Amino acid sequence: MPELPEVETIVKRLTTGNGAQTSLVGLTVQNSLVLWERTLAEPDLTEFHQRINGQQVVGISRRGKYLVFSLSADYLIIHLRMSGDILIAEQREALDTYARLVIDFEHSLRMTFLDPRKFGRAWLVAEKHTILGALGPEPLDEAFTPNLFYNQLQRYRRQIKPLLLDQTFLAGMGNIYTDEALHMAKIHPLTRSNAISFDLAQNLLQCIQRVLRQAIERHGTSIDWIYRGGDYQRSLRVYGRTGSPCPDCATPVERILVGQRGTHFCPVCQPAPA
DNA sequence: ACGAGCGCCTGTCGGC
DNA sequence: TGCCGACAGGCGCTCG
Repeated sequence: MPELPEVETIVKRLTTGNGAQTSLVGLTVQNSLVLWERTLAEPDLTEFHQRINGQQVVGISRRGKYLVFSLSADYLIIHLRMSGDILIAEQREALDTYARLVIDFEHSLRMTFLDPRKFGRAWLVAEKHTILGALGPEPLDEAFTPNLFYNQLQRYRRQIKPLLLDQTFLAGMGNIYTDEALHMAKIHPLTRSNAISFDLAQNLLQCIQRVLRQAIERHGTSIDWIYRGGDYQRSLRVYGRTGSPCPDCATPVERILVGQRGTHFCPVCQPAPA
């Protein structure tokens, strides 16, 4: 799915309006359409249509991998999961094959939540805390210091990769950027979190932030058949590069399964824990 | 506490 | 060509 940089890219596109596209901020919802019922997690269909119609978009933001639309009275929260994307188009255009949720605004604008795999979810809630409350800190938040990170790592005896993917531990990391950050920090994905020294933790946090910032600058990563316009895929060090030379030492990149997720690393730069 | 396994879905790709 | 398994940017659940 879109990870933090991809969601951040989408938020910027929806907020500032890119090129010919208009910003959604300030627009009022005129109509809504749910094409795949399970996409709407809350509330039920009838209440959703009644409540969202007539509400104005006050702001659009991101928390972890969640898209957060602040409306006049509620929050529309969308999680894109594996294959979701947001499309802005004119209402006169044909609906996309993978349209799951459609919101029509004034000026004939239409926002479509596309999601081939149907894993994505949308919520319309009065309190965003009910959906976002359990999320861990934002990795790019200045208040998230090396000290805090180190102390949190020490609290668990977990493999570092699944821990970084745990959204209640840290919000926004996904499979791509976790592999990239661990390679940059020269840490093996199976390293126990409490075995990481303060210096290593500080460096890992810097690597996480560097990878995320660079990916945001490149507008995210475009892989598979879903093209989002980003080109960070050209900068990937290990993700999806099984058998290709490590950019630092030329050893072939290896792939293992960690927590059911494909995991890419350099066996030389990231030596296995004792 | 921690991790494995599975379900949710559709699409792509490589091997035979 | 057709079929079949593996795999895919995520996460919630159950079970040891």
